[in-house]
Amino acid sequence: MARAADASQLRTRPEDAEIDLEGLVGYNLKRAYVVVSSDFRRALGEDGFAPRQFSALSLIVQFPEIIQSELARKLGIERSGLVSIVDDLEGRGLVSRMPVPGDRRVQALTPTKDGRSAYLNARDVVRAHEAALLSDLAPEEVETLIGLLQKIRKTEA
Amino acid sequence: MARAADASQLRTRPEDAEIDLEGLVGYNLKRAYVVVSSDFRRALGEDGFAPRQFSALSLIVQFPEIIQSELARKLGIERSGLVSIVDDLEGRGLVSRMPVPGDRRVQALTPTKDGRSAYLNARDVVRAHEAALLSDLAPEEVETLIGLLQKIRKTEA
DNA sequence: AATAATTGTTTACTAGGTTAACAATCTGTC
DNA sequence: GACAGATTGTTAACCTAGTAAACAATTATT
Repeated sequence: MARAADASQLRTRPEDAEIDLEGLVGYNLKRAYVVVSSDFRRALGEDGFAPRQFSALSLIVQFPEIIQSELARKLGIERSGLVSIVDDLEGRGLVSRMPVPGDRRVQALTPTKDGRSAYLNARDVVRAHEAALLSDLAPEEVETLIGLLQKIRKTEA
Repeated sequence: MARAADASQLRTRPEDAEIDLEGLVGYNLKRAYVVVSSDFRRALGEDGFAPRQFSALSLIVQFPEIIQSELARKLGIERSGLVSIVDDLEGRGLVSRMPVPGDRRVQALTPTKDGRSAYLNARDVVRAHEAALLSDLAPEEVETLIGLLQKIRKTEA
């Protein structure tokens, strides 16, 4: 009966430990995202865009007149969660909610002139932040990383 | 004076758009983490471990008698944030806070017998969840991914 | 015309943290 | 040994980024 206890001891010996947390993709993803998003906020400054406002604005610039539910779908969040993001962007005068002729339920989102230029500016800052933060990685490593992350994203329901 | 406007138009034409969000490491990290952590929770069930309880328990099993501030440091969170995690694990009878002779400020964290076996069990479930979720990636791709993520983590302050 | 679905929104809630303050305790210096 | 300063675990208040459920307005389906 000491045998079972011994087996349990063996499985927790130091040599096994190293393959635990550090070998998990999820743990490394989380920790790496904390590093990147902290640096993102630092780079964009006190009253700059948070990651989610930046992502939303980027898609609104890319797909002008996108409706809110479609934008939420693209971002992978609920419609209700998008409301405060759009409220914020609209409050800063960067985005307009516009009625769509033919369907009075929906709101089309369009960047204002300010919104477009604020986005282009922020985009450059974000690119610089990533270039600096990832300067230890070769360009092809960054490509590989993005490719692998997109492969994981595609496994989504 | 139409020239500046034209330049701005050019920068937002569709051909440029594709390289925006999808080309950013931060955006892809976040989206990939959402996929992995959702599946983690699904795999561990309703009253199973959340990612952070699992990580904490893993380190407590790996480093028995670790003190709370050292564990917080390893997890990359504040001491105050660790309290509720340890409260939860202690409440489930998986971890004990033990006094340390020689320093009455600190609490050493040790897994109980139940804690050790709950961890080993959860670890197997987590490994199975990752193996299934990442079945589109070759083993060496997973290795590469983890290596790149750790490279990013090391750039932390 | 009636029923069902969709859209944007609000409200209440949750997870997973942070910051600041605190008492208890320990460390270093005089 | 006394005393200033640092460290530990903890609480309290707060914040970010969401989700889930309900709702009125509107549109689509039968």
